[in-house]
Amino acid sequence: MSALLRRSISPPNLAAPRAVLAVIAGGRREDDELAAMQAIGATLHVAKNAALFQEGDASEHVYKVVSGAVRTCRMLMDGRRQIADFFLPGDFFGLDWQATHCFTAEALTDTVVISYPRRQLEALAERTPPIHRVLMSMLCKGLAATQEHVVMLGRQTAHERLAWFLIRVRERSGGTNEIDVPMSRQDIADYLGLTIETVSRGISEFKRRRYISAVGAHQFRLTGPVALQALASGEAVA
Amino acid sequence: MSALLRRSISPPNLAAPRAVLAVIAGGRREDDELAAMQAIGATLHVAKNAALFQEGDASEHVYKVVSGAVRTCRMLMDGRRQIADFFLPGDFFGLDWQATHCFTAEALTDTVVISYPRRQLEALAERTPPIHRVLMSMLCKGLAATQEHVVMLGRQTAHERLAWFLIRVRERSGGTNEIDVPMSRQDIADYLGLTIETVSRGISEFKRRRYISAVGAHQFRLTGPVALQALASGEAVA
DNA sequence: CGCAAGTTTGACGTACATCAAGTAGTGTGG
DNA sequence: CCACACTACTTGATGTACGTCAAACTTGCG
Repeated sequence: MSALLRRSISPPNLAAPRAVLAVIAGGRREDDELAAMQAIGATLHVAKNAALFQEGDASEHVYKVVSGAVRTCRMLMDGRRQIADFFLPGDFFGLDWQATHCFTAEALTDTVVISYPRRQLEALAERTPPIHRVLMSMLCKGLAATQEHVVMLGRQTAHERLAWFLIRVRERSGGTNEIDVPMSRQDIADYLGLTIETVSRGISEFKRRRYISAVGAHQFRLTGPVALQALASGEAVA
Repeated sequence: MSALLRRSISPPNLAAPRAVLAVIAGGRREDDELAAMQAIGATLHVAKNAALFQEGDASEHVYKVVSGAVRTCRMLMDGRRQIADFFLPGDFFGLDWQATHCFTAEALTDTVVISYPRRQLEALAERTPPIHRVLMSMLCKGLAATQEHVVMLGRQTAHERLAWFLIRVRERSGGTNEIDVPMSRQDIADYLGLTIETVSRGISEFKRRRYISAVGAHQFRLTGPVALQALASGEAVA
């Protein structure tokens, strides 16, 4: 558990090129309505393992992932770590608007995000109901996702957790069976409430059962998505 | 795992007496601003173990507990159950505004709630910014609480979970060391991701260590809140 | 008072954690 | 382009916290 994760963000790059702004607009879902947000967003480059914000920091920005990936996590004093969520390109995070952040946000890999100042975003939302509605909807989705996480952590076995994770990543990447898994085994373990060894064994087991096969360093092919889905939802499997 | 938890809500009691409405207004925190909500709230009496809504139901109301207590839970097909949260007098729930509820809400004991029609509440919020802000803030608090739940389930031991639970109930009941615990051992177990036996053993152990003592059927006195707090946050204890 | 439901306690089993090598990637400098 | 080192991952042997099964006990209610 190295403590070198100091805030080492590269310069804010306030003069973001047009090309980048185009990418921002072309996000995922109801982003059409968020076009007005472009104006107040600033591009930010974050190095691998660098923190975007730390637990306890005043929460002054909302972020959107452009490329790369981000994790939000909590560290216990004896080194135990729990990852609350991962954020992939198109995802927003940091909109849990308490006074201060209760989790740390770190980049999984070199990552580009857009940061929206909270003050300005609040003002914008106040006079643009569609934006307010979209923010509300994103909050609700976040809450729902976290509640799913709770069910998984509270009541699923190691194999079920892993299947759940893989299926979830697939959904988030558009439902293709070829999935990118930018997180390390340690990250996966800390997200699923397991150890790195258990995750590794699980993956090996899934390969043996032909549920998945490795296609690259951080890429899998789901060869038995139905079996995985069944496992993920807590059914018995033959 | 009895399946008798059919929707057996007592008649909506639309003619709520003035006295009850007074109670509604005198909730917990920023409820002063919610006075305008009184007009659209209807009182509802729910029998012990009856469901207010089921997983999959269209989400058409938001609720506020007046007396009694409510749990939201998810059932897996083999009988495993996970409780997402408990709601005590003054708490709002059901404002996770997806199209449908993804959890079932049941009364722990005979319970009285106020139900606010979602449509009307949305309209009210739209033209009353303070209400919108309060709803947003409640959502954020809910999200934060759920994230704490995730950390607990992912990384804490049985004893730590139990301590965390007791401390949390104490906070919610105003910080007194005399706490009401209206939930059964099974409820506590399903909330903490443990079994009923492990919960029972934990409580016995805490009594032996003089951290708590039973004062009534559903009441404890926290005699060692500091030790409990230390345990809850994952520290080592002598 | 007596039954049923809820809780506690005990004996035992197991899924996952821990400890400890080994192996395969990944990046760097010669 | 290859040798080296470093980190990430895998695999095996063993331990243990918690789950499971089962029986007593306690509590509340008719």
